Parts: sequence; structure tokens; C-alpha cells
Amino acid sequence: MNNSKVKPTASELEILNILWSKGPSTVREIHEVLELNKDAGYTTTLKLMQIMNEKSLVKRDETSKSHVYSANVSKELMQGQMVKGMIDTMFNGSASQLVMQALGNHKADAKELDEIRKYLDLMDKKK
Amino acid sequence: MNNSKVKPTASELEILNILWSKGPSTVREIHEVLELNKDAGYTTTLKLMQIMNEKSLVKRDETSKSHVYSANVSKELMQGQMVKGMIDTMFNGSASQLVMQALGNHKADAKELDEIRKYLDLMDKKK
DNA sequence: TTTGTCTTACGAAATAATTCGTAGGAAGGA
DNA sequence: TCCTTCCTACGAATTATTTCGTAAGACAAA
Repeated sequence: MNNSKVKPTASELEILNILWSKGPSTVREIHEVLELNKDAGYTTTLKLMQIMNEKSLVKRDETSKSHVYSANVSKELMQGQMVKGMIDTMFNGSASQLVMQALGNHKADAKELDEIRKYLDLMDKKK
Repeated sequence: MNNSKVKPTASELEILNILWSKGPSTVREIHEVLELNKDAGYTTTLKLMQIMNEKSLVKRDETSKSHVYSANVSKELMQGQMVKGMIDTMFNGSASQLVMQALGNHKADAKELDEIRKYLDLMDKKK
């Protein structure tokens, strides 16, 4: 039940991303997706997922012969952790600095900008 | 002169941060700052900075006995790289998703929100 | 000059992360 | 049953990162 502050490595994050988008999956299924972008052996993927299980990043259902893994941390939580880490180490603790950097370099389209504006208004009203 | 896409490790990033805020410094000076937060030997810091020099993350002036190091990548560039990496790996390529996550969890104060709004307007006008 | 202090360079140990080979068991078809 | 295929577990090799011990030179004070 200990779960706070686990930092996934880059490889682990790739796997989590697949689990978040596909939902519960076997090692084989995950591996097939990974293979599209990089090449690694099947047992490499397996091992990685076993380690993630030990770390409680994922949980697994051992009912059937092929274990079924699912993410044990939410994408939102992990996003939050990572954004916070980034703000702390690279933006002197200022969320808005990060926001401006993000907007500056990756021109969101008009629709996106609008969403953000709405979001800002929403936050104002909450006060 | 090859410099694109160097990824600093966590330790290297700590050093870069110090260089960015203090400007050109000797190993001794950097080490003294690092010591405030963690404990590591002097030669550890030295080695790290030598490696960073090889990677061209920093450059050094060997004129005096104590070499003087300075950052060889701008903070803004590195912030950009890292934000981009984050957007790509964790936010499906959407900058605004990251922005909202950042705003959601780290309530920027009213003044900050205002800055962001101004920034958004600015971007609109640019179009 | 001799000694103590500070510096760099170098190599290698310690630790962390990734990769893979091999063994053994389950399941299905011939 | 016997063979082939697929699965897990495990241990160890490989690679990356961090840490530090030691040597050698510069320099200044005694």
C-alpha cells in the first residue's frame, strides 16, 4: 500500500502511457506496441513490467496464464507530479513561468487558447 | 560544435541551475552551493563538471589555475526542450493540456493569472 | 627549501537502469 | 503421448550515472 512519490523511469513511463490509453493489457500486448517504435526483446518488456509491479506502479491479475497488467497510478496524478517537479527544478517554483514557456514555444491554436482563457476565468470565479 | 539535443541528467541540471543564477563559477564555488542541500565530495562535483564540459553543456576558461565554468546552453533553451519533452510524452502533444494541469494544481495567484491573460492576448494579436 | 593547501586529471568502484539468455511449466494439436 | 509454442521467473550481462581515492603540479607561507 505504499505508493507515494514513485518516480517512473523513462522506459516505465512509456509502458504506463500504453496502459493508460489501452487499459489493462498483457505483456504481449504492451510489447507489440513498444515494438512499433523501438526494438527490444520480449523478456525485456516482461522484466520491466515485473519491476513496475514490485514498485506498485502497476498491478496485475494473475488469474489467467498470461497475467493482465493495469496502471496503478492515474495519469493525472503522474502528470501533476511531473509538472510539479519541473516547476520546482526549472521554473523557480512559478507555475505561470512554465505556462508562458509552454505557450511561447508551442503555439496552441486559437481554440486551445480559448479553452485556456475559459479556464483562467473559471479560476478567478472560484476565489 | 555539436550541441543539439543533449539531455542533462538530474545532477547536471542542478549544476546548470547554479551556473544560470550565479554566472561563471569555479568548481569550488559550485560545490559550496551544492553542499547546502546534499553531501557529496569535492571531486564528485569536479568530475561532473568535467563530464559536462565534454558534453558541451558548459564551457570553461582555463586561464587561471582554478578553471572558471559557465553554462553553454541557455536556461530558456533547456526549459523549452524539457517542456517539449513533457508535452510529447505526457500530454499527447497538447501544450494547453499541460498548461491547464499546471494551473490546476499550483494555484498561481491573481497577479500571475493576469500576466498569463496578457500573454494570451498578446499571442492573439500576433496572428 | 620544505611543508601544507588547493587544484586538476584519471581511473575505478558503487549504484541504477536496461537488456537478454535460459530454464521450467502450461496448453493445444498432431 | 510428444512436440511446438507461449508464458513467467530469475539471474546475470551491459550500459549509464554517480561517487570517490589517489597522484601530480602550482603556489604561498614558514
